[in-house]
Amino acid sequence: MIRLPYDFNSIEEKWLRKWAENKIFEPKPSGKKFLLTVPWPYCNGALHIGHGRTYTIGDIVARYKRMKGLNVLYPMGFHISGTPILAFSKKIENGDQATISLYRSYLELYGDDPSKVSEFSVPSNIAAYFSERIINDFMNMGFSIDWTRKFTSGEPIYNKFVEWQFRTLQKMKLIKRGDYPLLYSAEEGNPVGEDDILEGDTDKVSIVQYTGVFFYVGKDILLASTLRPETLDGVTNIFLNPEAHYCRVNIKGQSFIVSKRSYEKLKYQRDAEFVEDVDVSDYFHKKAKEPLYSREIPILPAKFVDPDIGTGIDYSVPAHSIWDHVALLDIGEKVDYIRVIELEGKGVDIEEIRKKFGITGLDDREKLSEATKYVYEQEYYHGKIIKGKFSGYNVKDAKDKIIGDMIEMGIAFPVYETSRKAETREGNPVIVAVIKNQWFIDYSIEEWKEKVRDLVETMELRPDNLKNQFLQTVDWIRERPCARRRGLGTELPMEKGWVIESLSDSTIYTVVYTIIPFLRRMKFEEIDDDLFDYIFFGNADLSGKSDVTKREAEGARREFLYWYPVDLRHTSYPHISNHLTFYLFNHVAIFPRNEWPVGISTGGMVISEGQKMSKSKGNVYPLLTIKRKYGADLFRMYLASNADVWYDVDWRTSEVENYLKKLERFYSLLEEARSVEGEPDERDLWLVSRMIDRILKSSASYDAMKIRDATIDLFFNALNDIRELENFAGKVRTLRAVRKFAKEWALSLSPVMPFVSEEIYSMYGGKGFASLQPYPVMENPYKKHEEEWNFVESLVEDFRSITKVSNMKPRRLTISTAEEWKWKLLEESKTRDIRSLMKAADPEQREYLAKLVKRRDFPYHVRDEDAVIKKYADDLSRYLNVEIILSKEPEHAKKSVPGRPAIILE
RNA sequence: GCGGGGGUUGCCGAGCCAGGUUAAAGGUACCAGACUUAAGAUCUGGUUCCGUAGGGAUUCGGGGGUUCAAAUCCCCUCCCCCGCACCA
Repeated sequence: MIRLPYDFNSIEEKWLRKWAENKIFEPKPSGKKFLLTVPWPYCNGALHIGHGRTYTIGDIVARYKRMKGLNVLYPMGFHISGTPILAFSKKIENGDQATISLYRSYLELYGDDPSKVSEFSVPSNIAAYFSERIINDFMNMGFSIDWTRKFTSGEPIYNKFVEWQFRTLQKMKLIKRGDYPLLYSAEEGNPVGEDDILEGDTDKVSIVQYTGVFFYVGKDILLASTLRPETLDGVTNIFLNPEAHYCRVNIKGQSFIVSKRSYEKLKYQRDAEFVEDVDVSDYFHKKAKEPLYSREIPILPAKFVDPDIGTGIDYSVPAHSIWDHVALLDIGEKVDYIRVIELEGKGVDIEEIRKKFGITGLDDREKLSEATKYVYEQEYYHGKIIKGKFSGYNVKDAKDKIIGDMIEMGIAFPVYETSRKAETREGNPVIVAVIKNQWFIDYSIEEWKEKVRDLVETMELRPDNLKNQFLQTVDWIRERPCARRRGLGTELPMEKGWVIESLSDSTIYTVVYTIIPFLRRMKFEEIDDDLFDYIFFGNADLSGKSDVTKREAEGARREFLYWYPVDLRHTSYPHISNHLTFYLFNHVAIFPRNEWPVGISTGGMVISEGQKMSKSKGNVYPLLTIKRKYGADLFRMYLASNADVWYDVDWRTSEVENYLKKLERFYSLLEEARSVEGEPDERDLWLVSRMIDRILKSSASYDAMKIRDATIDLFFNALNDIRELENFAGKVRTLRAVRKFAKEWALSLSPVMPFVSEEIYSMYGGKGFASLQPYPVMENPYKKHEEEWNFVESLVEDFRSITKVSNMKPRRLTISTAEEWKWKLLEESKTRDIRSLMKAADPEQREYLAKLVKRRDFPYHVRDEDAVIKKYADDLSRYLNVEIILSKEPEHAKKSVPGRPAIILE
């Protein structure tokens, strides 16, 4: 009869049912609490193994803390704010085949009718469908989540909460408005994010600020754009592209000349009014006045000037720009080079650079770019200005001042450009637009930052370097736009037509977990700012509200005070510089000090088959499939043991398969051990000793979130020890020893593998749920046996290494332990000066003493080695397949030392 | 560039903070053997080099230093990954 030893499917189903029936993960407020949160999932698709990691780590911690006697709340909600869901539903509505087939595959995965995909043209249906599936996925993974507290970022109660939050921030003057440059699509009429840009995730697009400098030609201003305004003193001429189209535009009453393409973009940055096209050739015989000293400089043609970058007009500084230099050579024009920047007393010789990079003409675009970068880096980081108002400054320090100065003088304004040419996924160009009256949360306020720094200093952060990363982020964080024109979420309470941006609406939402059941029982229309003020600050008057609302408000306040603050927030490291930092800022601003976050930990990502997950590589595995194929315990165990929490995990199917075998062995071993008769042999108690130590040690590992260490030791190393005993002492003796710690062993692994642990725990007659048992603590009365075994083990190792080199199959093993005088000298060497011992010693003793000096910490724990050898003689004899002889012959003992008897093979 | 993290024995990956017990955990792969009709699974031994006695030599990106002793501490250098925002 073939019996499946380990049917994880039925085991998991059984315990899922029992946990749910007994509602064991729905804590009531009593005792010492532990609130653990992990960011809510964004529900626009099926979860894959990458998503599973953070929640798994969170759950392992939750389960461990629970076993340590804390009242653990591990809640979860769903994030639906922002644009992706909206974008997907729109694509489905528009019949986009790729999206439709993707969503059909999701439906199929979950066993639903793929033709239902058309329902996803309504965004809320996507959110509703996937949030339901995710609950199911999470339950299947064994996450000990309290689902009674779930909510979404799109539901009306939550909207009220976020409105309250924003009005509170506004009262504190932390919200302001201003103009702000954003990546934008003119054709689509929207700002665009990374996901909207073609290859935006792999080749990032950022906003670059050029300086548009005014050069006067009669009444017109040639608007030349530059990344190096510090070189303006060295301008020798203007370059226009003779083949490009230029036009005259009116900006605030001034007449500017820019390229036609530049105008198309510029009008999204400032009020620019098209006047007329101009003929570029009209300018080549004219002179322009540069704005600093009104020097007259020539306007020259150059084809390298790209009308689609900046303003399409370049002011030429040939002493510092390789492009300008080569362009002048190209058209054979001679001008007097003016050096503005020096490097350690001398300048960069631009002609030398040209030769060094082997540039022959304007067609060597790659070399030109390379040389430009080289010159720029040299001059920016090491250069000193030697001309003009800022003479004497380092370029690095002066650059921003120079820009500010020019803008103040009215001879320049910023012109924004994308860092590379980019288009949206729909094929439209990406430009930079200045959005007027954008709403911001002003994270730049210094007093606010200071409070956050103070908090960071006192928090429990893992890994340790998180502290530096946060402090760094706090330093550079500035105003953050907090509202967009489109997307799902909460409407900005201050102004219609804006939706609160999806990271800004999720900064203090963790507090809602503590009160949501109460909010749901209130009269919805009575939920207002006063109510939240009452719950969180206890300082609002609720006398006008109904009894039910008042009563629930009291309950909400009680639970808020009980559960908050969040003891640990765990998420992946990409959140450090955004979400987690906002999380800290907003808590600090809104809540009193004792409700501020206590701890944060960050974890790594998941890569798959050695590579980043991507659909094209075919290495994206849905969580559900993994669960069906391998079971949740295996998934969790793999994630826990493959990498430390803060490093990336590599999911490799071939390894996963091997882990499954190990898990099966673990299970069948414990199952067999249950029914074996008899007490453990005294000789085998070392295994019990090691196991007890492992379990004790694992507690410290879990505490430090060294989950991997705990798992490897408790699982792999333990299994290896058991196998060793099995080889040495046979199956029955091994099972007897295993039975001694089976229940505790299962419990110690319960945070990582909760299902199989429950099963084993109950199999061994455990009462209640393994998930709710205290983490095992055991006395170790068997330390002596372990030390004896270590001695035997090293004996076996020596035997092996000798048989290996000597290449023989010995029939007899003669063992001779160290002579008494060696032990005595060893003892004496601990208290007496080695030198005096040496003097008194004979040659043989000297030799031995020299060895002692070399190895100060002689590893011996067993004093009566003969007795131990006698005790294990039968085992050894069988195991090594030799006759064991314990010798007292002085000849044999020669090589022996305490802890390491001499052995002779024959 | 700034900030963070890395480069370890075939591969993945511990160790490094608290230097010696480390040829260096664990996993995986590979080789040989046991079992088996066979394969798989399982188990045993091995996988830097030398060695017919438990030993020795060389090794932890590269170079230098501190020390009786360095993968571990210090300095220099090369290379890789991540974040630098409006994106969830």
